[in-house]
Amino acid sequence: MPTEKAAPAADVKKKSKTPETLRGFRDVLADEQAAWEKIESLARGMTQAYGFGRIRMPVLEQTALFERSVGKDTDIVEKEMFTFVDQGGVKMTLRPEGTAQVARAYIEHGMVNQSQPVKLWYFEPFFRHERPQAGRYRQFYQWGIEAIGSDDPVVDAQIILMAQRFCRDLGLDVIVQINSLGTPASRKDYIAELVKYFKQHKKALSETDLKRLTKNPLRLLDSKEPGMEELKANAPQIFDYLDEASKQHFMKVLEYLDETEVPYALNPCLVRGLDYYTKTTFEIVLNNAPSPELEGLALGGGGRYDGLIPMLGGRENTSAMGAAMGVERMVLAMKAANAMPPRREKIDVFFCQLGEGARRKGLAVYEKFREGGIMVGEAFGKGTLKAQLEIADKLKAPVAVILGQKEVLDGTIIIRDMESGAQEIVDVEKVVGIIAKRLKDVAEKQA
RNA sequence: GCGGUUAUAGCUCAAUGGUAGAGCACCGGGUUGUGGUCCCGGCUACACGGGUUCGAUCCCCGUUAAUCGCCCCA
Repeated sequence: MPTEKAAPAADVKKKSKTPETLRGFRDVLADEQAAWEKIESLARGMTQAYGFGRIRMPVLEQTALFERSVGKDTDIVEKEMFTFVDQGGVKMTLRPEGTAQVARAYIEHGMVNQSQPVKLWYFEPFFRHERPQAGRYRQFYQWGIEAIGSDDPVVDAQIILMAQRFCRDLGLDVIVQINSLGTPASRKDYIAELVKYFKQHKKALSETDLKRLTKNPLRLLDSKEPGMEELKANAPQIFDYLDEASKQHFMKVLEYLDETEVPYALNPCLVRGLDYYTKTTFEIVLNNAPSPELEGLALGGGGRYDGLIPMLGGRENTSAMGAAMGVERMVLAMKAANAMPPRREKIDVFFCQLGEGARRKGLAVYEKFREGGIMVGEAFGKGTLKAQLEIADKLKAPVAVILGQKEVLDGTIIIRDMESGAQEIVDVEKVVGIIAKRLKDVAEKQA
């Protein structure tokens, strides 16, 4: 390739810079793994109990899927999607959320023929090209649950209950903020009234609020601009504009939540940005946050989306309800609340070896331990006994076994109690059995 | 996309217009096969690019990134 320049000598001398993670993308390191695993296993257990089946979906979808479902005028679609055209000229998007995808899968695989509602869950990464902040990344994981094919308010309550219990079981103090958006028709009436109301007070509105007035009037209710409190308090309430069916539905949901003692707060200002939401909408919010900047942090949210399936070409009148929890945010909240599970790296035994012969034999002995179900630590890469015992100490191993040249010749191995320093020499063939028995005895004594 | 703050070792932080130190961590040693304490040694950094200057890690500008707030959202 004639265009390629040979690297100048200076560049070779200069240490080349290691490429770093992209902005908003991150590595999850060992210190967070226990929390992630706890979240994942809790998600698995809870979905299993409630009869949800797992779905794994592709990371890329046709861009149109999100334009049609999330809404062309939403921020997500307008400026936050990673969209590109591949070599074959197909316009595709890194999925910004899961509900539209699940709805697509429901239609595509004819799940309408299964018993309804079809309950699905996922635990996967999503992508939004946003400015990173605390608990906000460009790649983020969501645990999502969706129940498609039922308009019964009990489904709403169950989904909300699951989300709330999930956070509670993680050791987080949360409260459910809840509201109803009604049907598209009643919502339209309400928005018209809202716009009318705020137009009368146009002079009092800030620049961003004026923008909201034309673009997304519902968000005016969420405005944190100074002086808005009073205006908001006197604004028309969405509840007064709900149609009778939506009102009944909402009352039922609240009754079920009362019954199951799910802590909630009515929040008439709670409006969710995506186009497909109808009726029930909710957020799981941190309560009594351990640090002030986390107060009110939304760990997750969701709602009913009766319009989505038809919107994507599915059968008319297919109702659905779902929720999504932000995994990074839950980990963040767990850290702040001191609810991080302990790292479990407890080992039963630490294996030390000395000399080439012992190292060779040690590999086999080590396997015997592992096959015997005993958690063994090792540092085969270390040569000296001192270094190995140091590591054993650091790992808080209660017992070390030491295999040296002498022991290899004798067919023995040393068992060292790390606490007392007492040592005994045993037959190397029997050591696994001996240790296993001691562990069992200790476990029984504790029980 | 907009605004504020910040950028020195793996981590937490110092100092300085004349090219940098500590603590922790890591590696090695305190003779020949024994950890937790102690002692000694070693490794590793001025985000990047310009400008001012005899000289910049320090001052100025830009870029990038982190962080906080706005927007929005998980």
